[in-house]
Amino acid sequence: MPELPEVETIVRTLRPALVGKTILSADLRWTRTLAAPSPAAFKKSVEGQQILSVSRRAKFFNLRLSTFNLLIHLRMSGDLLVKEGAYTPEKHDRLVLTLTPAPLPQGEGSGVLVLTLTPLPQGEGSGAREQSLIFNDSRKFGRVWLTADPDEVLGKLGPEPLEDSFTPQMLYERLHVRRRQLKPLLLDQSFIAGLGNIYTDEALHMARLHPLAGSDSVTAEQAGGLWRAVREVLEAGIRSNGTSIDWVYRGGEFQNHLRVYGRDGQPCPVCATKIERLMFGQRGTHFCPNCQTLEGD
DNA sequence: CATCAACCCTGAGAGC
DNA sequence: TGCTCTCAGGGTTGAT
Repeated sequence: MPELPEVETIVRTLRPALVGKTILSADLRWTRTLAAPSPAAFKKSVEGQQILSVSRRAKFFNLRLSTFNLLIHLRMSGDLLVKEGAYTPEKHDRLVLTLTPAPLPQGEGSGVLVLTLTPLPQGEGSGAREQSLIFNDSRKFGRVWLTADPDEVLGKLGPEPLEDSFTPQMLYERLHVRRRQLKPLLLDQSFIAGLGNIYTDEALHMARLHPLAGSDSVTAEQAGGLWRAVREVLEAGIRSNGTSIDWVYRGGEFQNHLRVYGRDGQPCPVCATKIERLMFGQRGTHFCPNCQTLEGD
């Protein structure tokens, strides 16, 4: 499911449920889900950590903890969800973090004494309601990192396209530093961070640029159009809570606004020419052969 | 550098 | 119903 708008949607949904909670225990149900550190070190380090903030960098979740950062990438089929009550295993659950509603009393190891004056929320029975943060991932491509230095994982990412620091001039210059085809270049997370197959095809159509055009052939004016298209497509995707195309991700509705992705054989919304689809690099690419020409108009 | 194939995995849908 | 084949919102690695 994961492109920038889908990850952003999940971050906004989970943030209020997670911030302030403390991780009581970790259940790693598929070892290779954990990229680093070792399972034993992970369990030891993550237990007792409080979740201070929940944010996004490109397609990564970043949970800032008391002394570590928990980074999560959903890759192709991952999902993150919070469930109330006692955990019951579901198919494809790979990592389960049990959460407490408040910091653990007497922080062991940290030497921090926590005094809780507010009573715990009323739950069923004696204690507060238990919660679990669940990473579910059928294809097992998703990865989790626990690190003191998030730059070890995020350091090579390119600019964040929705931030003010990402400008048309920056895009133009970066396009001309390298000589590559536009489609694979936009998918390269060290060039721009957050675009995936859907939003790249949509942005190129909006900017009227051919997916195979050389990056160094793009004029300053075209780069400005691409800059605008990237931001418009990502912002529209976020407003729609992402794109729901198959069983992997549900809840978004941007699939109803797609111009080219998955629409091969159907008319281009601009000129009614049939949308074409071609494969390269194992990725389907959708474009309008009339609107998006290689030589410019 | 740029390009490409192989690989990591499971499941859905099409065609037979 | 069941088999085979292709494809999937991603990214890394190693060869050329």
